[in-house]
Amino acid sequence: MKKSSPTIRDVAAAAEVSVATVSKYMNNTQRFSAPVEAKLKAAIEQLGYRSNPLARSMITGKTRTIGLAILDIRNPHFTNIVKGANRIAMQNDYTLLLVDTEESQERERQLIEALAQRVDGMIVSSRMPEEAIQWMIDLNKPVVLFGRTRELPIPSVGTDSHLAAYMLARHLLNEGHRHVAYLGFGQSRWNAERIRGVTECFQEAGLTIDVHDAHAPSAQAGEHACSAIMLAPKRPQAVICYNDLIALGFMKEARALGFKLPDDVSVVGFDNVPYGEYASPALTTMDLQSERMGEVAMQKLLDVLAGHDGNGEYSLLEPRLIVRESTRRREVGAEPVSLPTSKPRRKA
Amino acid sequence: MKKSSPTIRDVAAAAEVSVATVSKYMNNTQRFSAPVEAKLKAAIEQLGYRSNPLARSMITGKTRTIGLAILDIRNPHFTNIVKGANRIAMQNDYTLLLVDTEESQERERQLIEALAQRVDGMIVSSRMPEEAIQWMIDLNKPVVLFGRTRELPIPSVGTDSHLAAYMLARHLLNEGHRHVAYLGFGQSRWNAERIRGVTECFQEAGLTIDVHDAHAPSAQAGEHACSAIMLAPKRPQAVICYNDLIALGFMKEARALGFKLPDDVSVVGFDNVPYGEYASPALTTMDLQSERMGEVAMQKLLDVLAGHDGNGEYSLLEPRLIVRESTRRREVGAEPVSLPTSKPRRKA
DNA sequence: GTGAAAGCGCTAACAA
DNA sequence: TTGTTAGCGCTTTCAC
Repeated sequence: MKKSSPTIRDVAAAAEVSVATVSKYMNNTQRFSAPVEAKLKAAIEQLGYRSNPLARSMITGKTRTIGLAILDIRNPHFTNIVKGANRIAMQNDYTLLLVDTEESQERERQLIEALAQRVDGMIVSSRMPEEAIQWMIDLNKPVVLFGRTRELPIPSVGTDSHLAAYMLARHLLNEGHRHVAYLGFGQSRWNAERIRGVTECFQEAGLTIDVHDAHAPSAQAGEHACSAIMLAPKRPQAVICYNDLIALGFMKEARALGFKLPDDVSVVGFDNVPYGEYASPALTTMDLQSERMGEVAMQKLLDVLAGHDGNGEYSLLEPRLIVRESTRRREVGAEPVSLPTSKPRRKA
Repeated sequence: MKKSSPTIRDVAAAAEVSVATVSKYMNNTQRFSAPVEAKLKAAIEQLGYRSNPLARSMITGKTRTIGLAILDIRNPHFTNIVKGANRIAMQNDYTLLLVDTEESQERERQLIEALAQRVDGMIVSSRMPEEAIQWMIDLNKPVVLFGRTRELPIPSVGTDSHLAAYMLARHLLNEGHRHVAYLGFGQSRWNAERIRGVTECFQEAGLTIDVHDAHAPSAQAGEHACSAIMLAPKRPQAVICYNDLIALGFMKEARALGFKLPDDVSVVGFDNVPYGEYASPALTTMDLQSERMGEVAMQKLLDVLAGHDGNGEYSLLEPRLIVRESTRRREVGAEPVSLPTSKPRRKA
């Protein structure tokens, strides 16, 4: 029942040794004579002493803490990253501190700058364009980024978005889809690559795709964008969404508009978030290895911190197609794409 | 291009003033003469000085940081709490630090103890029984808990689980369900109240319920538990799940077993997680105001920190029923509950 | 194996 | 308005 926590001096007094001795004992940096060790142990136990990490950090300059900045804690893609990063951090006796920048660029910089002062290194997921990111280097803290940088020498990790998009497009092509739309999210650093992957694949087949943009990487935005795509004169046979959240929202609204999924329209996404599996129809998606991304980023950062440099600048993970039920094989060229296969009706 | 960050002394030297002056300038605790202010501003700008929050905290004893411990960052219920807590924290110029205890009680205590030393106060979501929670008080930091404590004087917030369960049961009753199962999660501090709420409501109608237990509060666990309930001799007309995640998993597996939802079985959950809305059929659920819980908890903690005591010990939020499509009205007593209404068939 | 002393970067009286 | 001084709780030489 103490008012405030005991300090190292209280322990030293109680154990009748010097503070230096206590410090060494706490840090296991030396061996002790039996009597001293016994007294130390007793005093610490009895006082309930726990050393103050702030004071410790002031001297050592290390906090054994890593900062992770993500764009939206509600997006399962990011929580998977957190899980992965956290696992590696714990294994190495580091604590992970999280901030949610809430897709806001002003907040982003401010929060990251504040966090950077309390940690040994940072992992950040950002929407800022590369040109606007120099300040991160000036933070004087090791940083690992999600998404490759071209100019700036910042280590980073990501999953091959171009390849992922190409694979997904190929799958749709194989299933017989010819008229495909891409519903992207322009502010993402991955969006351009995904468009490129899809476009290339379709170009090889002599086809083009329609590109649309959602106003956010969220289910709501997917709902919002749906009608303009599905009710347009040339309705697509399949739509590739920037991520699973958008896809989920899109599917919900498409159903509300009276379309049958996947018969009337196939929908796919990226990320392989857990809830895609529980939707109906279960969502076909590209697994981008979110959790592994977190692991790799953390390991990279820890390596830098330990001085083991030379572990490359950019780590690229391999995507994997997860086929579920949200796409349907089509007879090539069999139907006029502008007519629904079943009569849409508005829901109550 | 400095090796290590400039200190307050560097600024003092550059601006030709004392460190105390710099400190006061940084903290806006005083007015300055124009020339001094100008020199200060210039020096700080030129050196890129940012004060070290660790050193500051050592003296003030405050970190302007709040720790939040949650059980699983993958559960949208908790991410909603985080969102709410974060909003209030930011409004009050506090930083929120998050740890994910991953549903592990050993980790829980260890992580929370570590975090407690770096923050001004803690908000914690725990599976520990009340008896095992005394140590949190000994942390010497203000704590707010989710879930009421009976003995310990710890401020807490929660949503009325008993009422929520009662309401949900009443709704099912009104729809004509007579044979209902509850699929709970025994380790949760809310579980007992939910059982009580459901049981009471059905007792009033002269009915009883079957109680089952999932091994985790996750979709996987819901899938896992499904067959034992749905393939038993007395199949329920409706099942109330401990949370939406379990409900989502249950629905997926039920469908895989060949049941039609909600015709063959109605399913409901608690929490109102975002993905319930995007499932099909969309999940009927009790909104427990997760986000508001986070807000209230943070506000409570901030109040304690500010010395505004007396804001009650336990804040109870009101639940709200969200009716969607996962339940179906039944003809009372019309059908023998032991036979499926449509013939189950195994899916490929 | 143990202790004395010098700070880490900063704030908070108190003087000037 | 500005400066001096004494630490916050701890680690780290460097003597003993």
